[in-house]
Amino acid sequence: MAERQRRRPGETREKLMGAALELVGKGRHFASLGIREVTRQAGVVPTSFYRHFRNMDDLGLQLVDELGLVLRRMMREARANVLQADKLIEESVGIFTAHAQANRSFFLFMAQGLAGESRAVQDGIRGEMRFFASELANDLRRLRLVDHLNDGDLDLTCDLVVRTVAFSLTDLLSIAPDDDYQIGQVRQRTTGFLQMIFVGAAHWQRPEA
Amino acid sequence: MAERQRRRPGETREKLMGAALELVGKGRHFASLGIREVTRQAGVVPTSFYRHFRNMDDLGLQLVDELGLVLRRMMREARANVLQADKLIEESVGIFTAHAQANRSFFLFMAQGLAGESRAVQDGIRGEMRFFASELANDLRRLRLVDHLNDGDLDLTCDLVVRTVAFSLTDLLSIAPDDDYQIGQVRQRTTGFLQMIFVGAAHWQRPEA
DNA sequence: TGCCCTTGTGTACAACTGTTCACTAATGTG
DNA sequence: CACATTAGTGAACAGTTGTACACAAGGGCA
Repeated sequence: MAERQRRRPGETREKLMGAALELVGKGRHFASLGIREVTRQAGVVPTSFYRHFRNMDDLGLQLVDELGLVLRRMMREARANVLQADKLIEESVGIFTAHAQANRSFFLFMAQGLAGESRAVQDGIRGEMRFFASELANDLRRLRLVDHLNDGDLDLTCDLVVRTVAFSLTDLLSIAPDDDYQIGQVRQRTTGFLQMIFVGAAHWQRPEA
Repeated sequence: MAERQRRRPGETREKLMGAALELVGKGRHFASLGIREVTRQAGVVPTSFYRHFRNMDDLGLQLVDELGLVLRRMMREARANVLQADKLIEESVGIFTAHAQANRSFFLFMAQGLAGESRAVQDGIRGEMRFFASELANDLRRLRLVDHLNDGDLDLTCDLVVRTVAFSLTDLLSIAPDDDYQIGQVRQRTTGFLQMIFVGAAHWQRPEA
């Protein structure tokens, strides 16, 4: 029998999730991945898969959890670096695109999952987006930038912002990772979208009943 | 040998495309469909597939073409029914949700394809969205609703509108087709998004150089 | 020390996959 | 009418798939 590999606990699990992400990063769609394919990529025997996941959907769900961590890191960095309201949008978009580049596979997985075939993964990603939007709402309140909006309208605004950014993801991920010119284009366009949304929010008045 | 089925020309081709759509409509992801699976669903022998398509990507591309027709029908109806600028947004969103319901599988396919695994399909759908946005820009110009926007800013606005509506698609398609309450919610929220965007566009002024 | 539990391995199997091939029925063209 | 083209069929292939099973190595705990 081949030498059993010494592994620290949980290593194979990480390898399997990483392998799935790698395949996604190579252009494959998560829904089309198979157990054997993933274990092969991870350098592990197919049976090992079942020690950690019940099926591919299960693995997808656990990836969503990790995705949550990535998003939280991103938010923390944004909060630390975006101090004055002045260049708020530009800087936020910059941080976002930087993270999207650095964690390309993760964000690819997220973009795929939004219309994916596992309902659970879909809901998980939607949940992450909701959380993101509510955090954004908190920040805007704290910066006193939206005092004229009631909670419902602020929620609407933040939801729209998050959706717009998420959609930009599909633009960003469909271009080569090193095509700086096009990345700049996407960043600029996304900034324009957000500016327009915030202009709308600034002039928003509750539609009379 | 089994009785050869009499078919009108192109019928099998349509059946295969329809079968793929049916499977997508049942919750499967297009990227995970196989040739045998599709032919089985279509009630056709696997070899027949190759008479009409080179592979699944090819079938996907041809579906994108048909998707274009669906979108154009929708635009025509919108143009015919949305006459005064008054309830423009509400009515347009209504028409959109109605078409999304009526052609559920088609729009599911579209939502999946945006982050799908075939680059060609992805580009095709993107192209349809661009076309849609440019038509929208024409209409807004014709209705003289955006005289203060230059072409670039109008394009930005329309792009944002189309993206927002496309994203709403994923909301719409993730709820049961007969859940009228939730459909109403999505429609209302989408209307809110668009109103906010148009408020932004109305108060937009060219960012000084 | 002995024992259980978790994790990784190898083998096995039936089912399914994409694709090729040779054959045949119908259709259109001269 | 003859003939070329198109479109559907069935059998066959080698390779891959998900999953089950029995077994073994190592770690933690009494």
